[in-house]
Amino acid sequence: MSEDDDFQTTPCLPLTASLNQKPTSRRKHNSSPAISSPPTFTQTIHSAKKRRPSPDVTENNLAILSRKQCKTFVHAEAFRRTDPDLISPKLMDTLNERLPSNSDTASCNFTWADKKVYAYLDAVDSYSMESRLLSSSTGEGGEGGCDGLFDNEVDGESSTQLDVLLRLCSDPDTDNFDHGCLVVECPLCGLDISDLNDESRQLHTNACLDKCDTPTGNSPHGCRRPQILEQVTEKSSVSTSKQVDVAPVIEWLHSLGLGKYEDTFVKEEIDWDTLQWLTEEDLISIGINALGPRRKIVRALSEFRKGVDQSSKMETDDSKHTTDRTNNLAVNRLITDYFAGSSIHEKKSFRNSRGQSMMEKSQSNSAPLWAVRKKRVPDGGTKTIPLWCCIPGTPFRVDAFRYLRRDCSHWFLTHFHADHYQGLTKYFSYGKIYCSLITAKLVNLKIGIPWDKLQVLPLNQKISIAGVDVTVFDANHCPGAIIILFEPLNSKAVLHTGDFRFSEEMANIDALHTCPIHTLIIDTTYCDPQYDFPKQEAVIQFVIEAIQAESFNPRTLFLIGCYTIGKERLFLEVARVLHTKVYVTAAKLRVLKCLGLPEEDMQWLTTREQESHIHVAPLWTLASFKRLKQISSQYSDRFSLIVAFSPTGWTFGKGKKKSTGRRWQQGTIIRYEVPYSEHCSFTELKEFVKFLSPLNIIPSVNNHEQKSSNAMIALLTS
DNA sequence: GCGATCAGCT
DNA sequence: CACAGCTGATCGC
Repeated sequence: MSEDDDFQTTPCLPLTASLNQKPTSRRKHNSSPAISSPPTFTQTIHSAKKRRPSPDVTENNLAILSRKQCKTFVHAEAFRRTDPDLISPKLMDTLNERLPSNSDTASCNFTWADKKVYAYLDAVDSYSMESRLLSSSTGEGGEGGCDGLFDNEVDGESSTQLDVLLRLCSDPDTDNFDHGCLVVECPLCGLDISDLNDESRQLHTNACLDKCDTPTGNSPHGCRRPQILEQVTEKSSVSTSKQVDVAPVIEWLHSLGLGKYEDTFVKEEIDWDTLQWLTEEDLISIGINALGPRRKIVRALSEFRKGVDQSSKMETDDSKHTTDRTNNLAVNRLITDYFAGSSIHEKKSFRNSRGQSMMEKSQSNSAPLWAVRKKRVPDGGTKTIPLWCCIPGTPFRVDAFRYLRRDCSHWFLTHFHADHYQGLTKYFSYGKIYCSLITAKLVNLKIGIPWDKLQVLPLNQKISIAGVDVTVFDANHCPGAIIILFEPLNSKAVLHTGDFRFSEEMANIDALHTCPIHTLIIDTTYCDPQYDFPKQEAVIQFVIEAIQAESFNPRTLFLIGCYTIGKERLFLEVARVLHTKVYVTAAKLRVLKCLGLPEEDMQWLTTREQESHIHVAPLWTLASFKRLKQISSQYSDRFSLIVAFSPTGWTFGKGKKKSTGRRWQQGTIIRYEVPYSEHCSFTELKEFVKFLSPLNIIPSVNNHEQKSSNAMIALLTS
C-alpha cells in the first residue's frame, strides 16, 4: 500500500474524537509521530506532507492553472514541507515590494501569515524560492551558492512562473481578495480559512485530514467534505464574518437593565473584546452621558475584572464546541455569569495546593476549546502588578506576563529572557504583544505564540499605539532587546529600559535628548558601587588572550558560556579574531538564525563539533566543576584539558578581586569567571540617569520594598 | 502522560 | 542575593 493509499483510507472520525482521543492505530501505522490530542501544527504538517493537492499540479505548470489551483498548490506545498517558521529580512523586503501589503503598516500580521507560506516554500530547497524571488526582483542570480542549483534545476522560466504566481495570488479582481491580503485556503478542501488564526486553521486542516476518504471523482483533492466539516464551516463563517459579534455584549447589557443602549453598542460595534477595555471616557464619547447608567457599566466592568480573579469550572459539552468561535460563544456566555443578576451556572471556586486560585475558566477569545478546558491558565489576576510593569498615563504593561489580566490588551515584551517573558504561554489571549522583530521571532519559535498576536515594533520609529506615541531603541542587552519611550497624551514621557547597557549609540539618540523624561523605569541589576566592571571589549580581549595562552596544548577544549540568547558577541569576536569556527548545537543555531546576524558572523559557526575545539555551551553547564568534569569525561578521547569561560557580571561581586577575569583550576579543568555583562555597571547607570535627568525613577530590579528602592534612587542621583 | 508552576540550585 | 535557566516535585486534567 502506498503512502497515499494509506492516507486515503484514514477512517473518518468525528472532529471531537480527533481532538480528544488518543492517536488512532491508523495514524501510528502511518508512522506519523504519536499524536496525542490535539495534534500539533507540526504533526499536521507531517500528515499533510504525505499528500499533494492534485497530481496534476506541479511547480512547472503553475502558469496555466487557475488562481485557486495555484494558491491551493502553494499552501498545500507549504504544509507538505517542514516548518522553518522563519523568513529572512531580505525575502521579507522583496515580498513587501512585490506583494500587496496591508495599508496599515503597523499591522503586518495578516500579510505576515501569508508571506510565511513563501518562507515555508523557501525552506527546504537549496534552489530556494527566496533566491528565485530575489533574483527575479533584482535581476541578479540567487545568493550563496544557489545559482548553480537554480540554473540547473529550473529553466529560465521559473522566475516567470513565480511572477505569475505572485500575480495570481494578488489579483484584486477576483473573489476572496480582501484589501490586498492574500487568501489562505485549506490545502485539502480548498475552503477559505484566511480569517482563522493559526490554531483554527490547524484544527480545520486536521478535520479535513481526519475526514479524507477515498477520492471521489469530482473532488479536486480526493477529499470528501464531511458532515462535521460542514459544521465547522458554518461556525467559522460566523467568526470569519466581517460583522462584529455584539450579541454577547447585548445580552450582558440587558442583564444590567440597560437594554435601551443596545442600539448605541451595535452602532459602535462593541464586541466582547472591546467591552473588556472600555473606559468611562469611551462611554461618554459614544453618548452614554447620563451618570447613572455610566456608573452601572463601569461598576459592572470592575466587578468583571474582579471576577477574573475568582475561579469557576467551565461547563463543557464537547459535541457542541468544535471551533474557536463556538468556544468563544460558550465562554462568553459564562463570562456574563460573573455579573450580578445574570447567574445561570453555578460558580465553583477552587484553589490549588499553594493556596492560589486557578483561573480555570479562561475568558480566552482565541485559545481552542481543548486549551481552555485542559490547560491551567496562569493565575496572574491575583498578584499585585509591580510598579515597574505599568506605564503611567497609558493602558500598557511591560514584561508583565506573570500578571495577566483582562483590563489590559497591550503587552510589551522588552526581550526574550525567561525572567521577562515568564507567564507567557502559547495560549496567551489577552490582546497584542508588542516587541522587536527578533523577540517576535523567538516568541513564535520557542513559545509558539502565533504571529497574529505579535506586533513588531520597528527600531527608532515613532508609532502610535492606542493614542500613545511609542518609540523603541536598541537596548544593547541581548539581541532584540529594546528600551521603550512612551509619550502619552499627558506629556509625561516614560522611558522603560527593560534590561540594558548604556552605550555611546544610546547617548546619541535624538529623542532622548529632545524629549524630557518624566518617569524612568530602569534596570537596576547592578545598582551598587561594587559593580564597576570593565567594558565588554576589555573582557573579550581578556578571553582571547587567555585562549591563546592556554592553546599550547593542542588537546584543549574551550567552552564559552551563553544564555538562550545573550553573550553572542563574546564567542563571535573570539571566532573572528582567532579565525576559528566555533561549534554550536543545531538548536542553538536555529535561535541564532532568528537574530539577523550578518553573514560574516554566521560563517564562524558550525554544527559539526569535530570541526572546532571552541564550543558554545549554556552558561549553567559551566557553573560548577562537577558539571565540567562530566563534560570532560565525555571528551576524554579527544581532549585532555578543558578551559571554560563563564561570562557574568556577578563575577565582580563583594569581596572579589577587581579584574577582567579570574582563573580557577581543578586538575585538567580550568574555569575562568569573566565579568562580561550585558547590564549597566553602576557607573554606567549613574551616567545614564545623569544623561536623562528624569523627574521620577522606578527601579525594576531588587525593588521589592520601598526601602531598597529609595536606597537605589539615592545612589543613582547622588 | 502532558503541561504548568514553583522551589531549589548554580 | 541578583542573572537566566535548569531540574525535579507537584498538581490538574
